[in-house]
Amino acid sequence: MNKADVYLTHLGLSEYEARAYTALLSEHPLTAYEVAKKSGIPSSKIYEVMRKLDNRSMVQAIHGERSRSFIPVPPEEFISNYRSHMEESLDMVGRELSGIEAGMDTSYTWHIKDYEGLLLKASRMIHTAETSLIIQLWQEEMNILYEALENAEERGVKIAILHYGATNLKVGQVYKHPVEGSIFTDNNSRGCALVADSKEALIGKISDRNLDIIWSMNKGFVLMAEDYIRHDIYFIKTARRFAPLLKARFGENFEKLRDIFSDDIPL
Amino acid sequence: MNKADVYLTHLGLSEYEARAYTALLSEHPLTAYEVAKKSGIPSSKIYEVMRKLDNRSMVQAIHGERSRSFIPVPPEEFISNYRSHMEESLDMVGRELSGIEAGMDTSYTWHIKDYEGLLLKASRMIHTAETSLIIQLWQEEMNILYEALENAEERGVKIAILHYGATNLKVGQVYKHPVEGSIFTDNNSRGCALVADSKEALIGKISDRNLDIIWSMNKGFVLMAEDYIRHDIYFIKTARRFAPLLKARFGENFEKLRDIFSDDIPL
DNA sequence: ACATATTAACTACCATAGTAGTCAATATAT
DNA sequence: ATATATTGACTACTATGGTAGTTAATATGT
Repeated sequence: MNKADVYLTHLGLSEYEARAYTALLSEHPLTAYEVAKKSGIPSSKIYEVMRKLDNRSMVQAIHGERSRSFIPVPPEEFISNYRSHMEESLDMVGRELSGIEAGMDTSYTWHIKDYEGLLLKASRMIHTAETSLIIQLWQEEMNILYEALENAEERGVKIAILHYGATNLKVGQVYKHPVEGSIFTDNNSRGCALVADSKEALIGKISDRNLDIIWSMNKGFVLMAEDYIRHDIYFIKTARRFAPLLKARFGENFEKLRDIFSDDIPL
Repeated sequence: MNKADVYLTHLGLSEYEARAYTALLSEHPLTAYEVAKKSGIPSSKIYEVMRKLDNRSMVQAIHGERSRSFIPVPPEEFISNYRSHMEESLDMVGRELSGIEAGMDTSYTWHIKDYEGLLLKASRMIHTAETSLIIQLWQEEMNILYEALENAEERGVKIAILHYGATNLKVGQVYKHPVEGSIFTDNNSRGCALVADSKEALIGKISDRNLDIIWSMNKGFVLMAEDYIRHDIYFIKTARRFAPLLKARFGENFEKLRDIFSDDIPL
C-alpha cells in the first residue's frame, strides 16, 4: 500500500478499494482483471471491489464487445465531491448539536495528551479569538501557529506575544524572553501558554515526548494564566528598561522585581 | 437514535459513540453509568464506549474523590477538529494522486445515475470553469446551482443560460425558452445541458425518477452539446426578434428556422 | 489436431475484527 | 440489604482481507 492509498483509507475506503482506484488512475481504461494484476489485489476480490467503487461513483464501467473496462473519476472531482459531502454532514451535525448542547462549561479543565491535540486546540483558540490574545510560546509552536496569528491580527484581535528564542515576528506586540536562566530551559522542556479574550486559557509544558497541557474556561484558571504571562512580560519590559540601574542596585539577580511594574501591556 | 446521532455516524462514529456523545452534551458532567442510563446504551458497554470517545478526544474524564465523570468537547470544537483532519487528508490525497494520475481522459463518456451525482458534476463544472459556460436548465436545477453561477460570473466567466420556465435570473445572459411545445415538456421529463470552457459537456434528461445523463470531454460530444444549446438560443433570439414577421410568413409553425441566425451569442 | 498451459471472469468459503446486544458476576455505597 | 456502579464472558451480525476453486476462452507445443 503506497502513501496515496493510506490517505484514501483515511477517507473511508478499504485497502482494496484504495489500491484498485490508484491502480486505475495510473492507467485506464482497464478491465477488472487487469486492475487486479496491477494492484496485487486477489483477482477473486476485484469484482466486488470494483462494484463498490462503482457504487461510490469513483469508477465508471464502460462496455465493449465482450469485455467490461473501467475508468476512474479524476481525483480532483473525487476530492471535491468528498469535500462537499463532508461539509454537508458537518453542517448538519453542527445544526443538530447546537440544539442539544447544554450551557457551555466554564469550570472544568481539559487535559491534552498529544502534541496534535495541543496544536488543534491552540489553532482553534486563535481562530475564534475576538478581541485579544496573550501568548507565550517557543519557536517550534510559533512557526506552526504563525499563520493563524497573522489572520487573527487582520481581524483586529490585539496580540501580545512573549517569545522564547530567536525572533523576527511581525505579528502583534512581541517580547523576546532572555531564555537563559528561565525555568523553562530546565530538563529539555519548554512552556506554552495562551489566553484568548480573557475567556479561555491553555497552559502547560512540552517535554521531549511528554505533554502536560491544561485548557479551561474556569475563570480563576484563566486569570491565573493571563497574569502568569503578563507578569513575565512586565518583567521583561522592566528588565529591558532598567537593566543597568537594577544591576547596579541588586546585582545580576533582580528577578524578584518582575511584578513591580504593571502598566502598559497593550491589551 | 436521533438525527444528530445519524449524522455523527456519517462522520465515522459508531451508534453507541454517537448516542453517548449527544447524551453527554445535553447534560454534563456525567459518570459513565449515568451516560448509559440517559442514552439507553447497555451499561455493560458504556465503559468501552467512553474509552473510545476519550481516545478520539471527544470526551474528557474528570476525576473526583471516588467517581469518574465525563465532559464532552464542545461540538464546534469537535467539528473544527474533524474538518481540519479531513482537509489534511484530502490535501494529502490530492498531492499524492496528482503524481499518479495518467493523462486525463478525453474520449470516454460518463454515465450519471442519480440526481445527486448530476448536481455534484454540474457544480464542479461551474466551479472549475475558467472562461465560459453555456447552460440549458429548468427552474429546479437552476435554483440549486444559482449560487455557484453567481460565483463563476464574479470570476469573469462568461455565462449564457437558456432557461425553461419563469425566470428573473440576474446572472449571465439569459434566454427564456417558450416552454410550450418544446420537446422537453413531453412525458414529465426535462432536459439539462451544460458546457464549460468548450472542454467538457454534460447533457441529458431528467424524468420523474429516472436520470439519463452523460458527461464527457470527448471533443465531438462537447461540440455537439454546445451547438445543441446554441442553436436553441439562436432560435429563441430569432423568434423573439422576428416573431411577427415570421408568423405572417410561415404561420405559427416556424421552428425550422432555428439555425438560420447564428451571430451574437455573447461568448 | 489434440492435449496442455495460461488468462480471464467470477463464486464460494473461511478467518478476523468491530459493533450491537445479553447475561451474569462483583464491587461500592448508604 | 439493596440500589448503584463496574467488569467480564459470551452471542450474533457485518465488513474486510485472504485462499481456493470453477468455467470458459485463448495460446502453445509436438
